[in-house]
Amino acid sequence: MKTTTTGTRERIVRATSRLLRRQGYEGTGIKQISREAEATLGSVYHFFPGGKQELAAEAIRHGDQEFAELLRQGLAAVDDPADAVVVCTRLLAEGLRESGWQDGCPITTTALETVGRAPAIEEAVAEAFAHWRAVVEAKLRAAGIGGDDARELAATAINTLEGAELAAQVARSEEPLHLAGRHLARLINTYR
Amino acid sequence: MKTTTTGTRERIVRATSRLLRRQGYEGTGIKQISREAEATLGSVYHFFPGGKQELAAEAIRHGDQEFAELLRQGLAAVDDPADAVVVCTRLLAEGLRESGWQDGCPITTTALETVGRAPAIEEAVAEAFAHWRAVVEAKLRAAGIGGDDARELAATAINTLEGAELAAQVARSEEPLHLAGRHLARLINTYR
DNA sequence: GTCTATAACGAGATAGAC
DNA sequence: GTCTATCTCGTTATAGAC
Repeated sequence: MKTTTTGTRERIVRATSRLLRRQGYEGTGIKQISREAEATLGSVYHFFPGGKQELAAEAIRHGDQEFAELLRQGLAAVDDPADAVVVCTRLLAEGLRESGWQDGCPITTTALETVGRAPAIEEAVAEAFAHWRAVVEAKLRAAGIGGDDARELAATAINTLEGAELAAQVARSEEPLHLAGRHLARLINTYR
Repeated sequence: MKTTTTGTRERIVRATSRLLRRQGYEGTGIKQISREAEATLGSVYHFFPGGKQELAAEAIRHGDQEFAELLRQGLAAVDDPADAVVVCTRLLAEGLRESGWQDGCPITTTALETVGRAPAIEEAVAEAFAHWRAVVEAKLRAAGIGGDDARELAATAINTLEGAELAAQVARSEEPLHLAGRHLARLINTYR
């Protein structure tokens, strides 16, 4: 039986993911991570000998799973794919408001900061985006949208959600996300 | 007659804007800025006694104007508003490719890093987004789209461009931007 | 307005005892 | 696996001569 005891390594990854989301890569120090994870600096380098970059890449993979799970939940809530995307925007808006507009996409800030500068992180970021697109694409295909349409709509859906979440953070308002939901639903419905 | 001589202050702002775009706020040091601007550290603090935050806010305003100018050029290229948005995505894709996928939106990285932590920067960011939305909204209204539709479409257009540019950077591909152009054009055409 | 020097602090990373 | 001490470097910001 699997226990719920949180190991040191997991505490470190979770703390890193939380801090990267709010402060980004350059704004987050390893000492702060070790403090918030209640682990010593020695433990951090024991589990992640590759240092900050290796640790950040692992945290990105953690954020990938977390965001994918939110998408899966939202998309599973209703049958109609256009309505399902709207549910996703509601979940995102809720989380954003509840965190005081702090907790946006768990990987975007780090992704932008490390473009062309940290291969291990860039790879984890690219995989996360591909993963999320695949989750949305599957929902669209299940609803009878086929060919390139499902793949392309899924890509634009993820990208628009990303842009709307950014706008919601800077405006401290849910509106950009709700708007994105309505417009994406309208766009999807032109393919049925 | 206005000369083209570049003053020290302007060199500092331009260098800051360029570095913030590529490295973000936390990743950019004032010493690096003074070096690239060919100004001394003393000059930087002479013109910007408020330090890094004041300087970054000014650089964000510079990036605001730069991006608005690109939008205006793209939107003015053709009459039809849906086609005009596609022109914008082409301009963005071009700039991105030519810079080796480095030069995305001039303010996004800094905006995300400073959410809830640097009021002067946040204000400049919010103004920039509002400015860009207004530029697109004017084009839509001129094409006969009225009421809330123009305002809402403009917001989603900007947000989708932002998300697509991010995706293009991490994928090192123009495709997300071209896709955004096609989908936005399709969405806009449902309002005519 | 420009320049140099430096204060005060925190960063990433490592060594080695336990 | 955990812990502390430390090395080296870079950071923001200030002081004060010119």
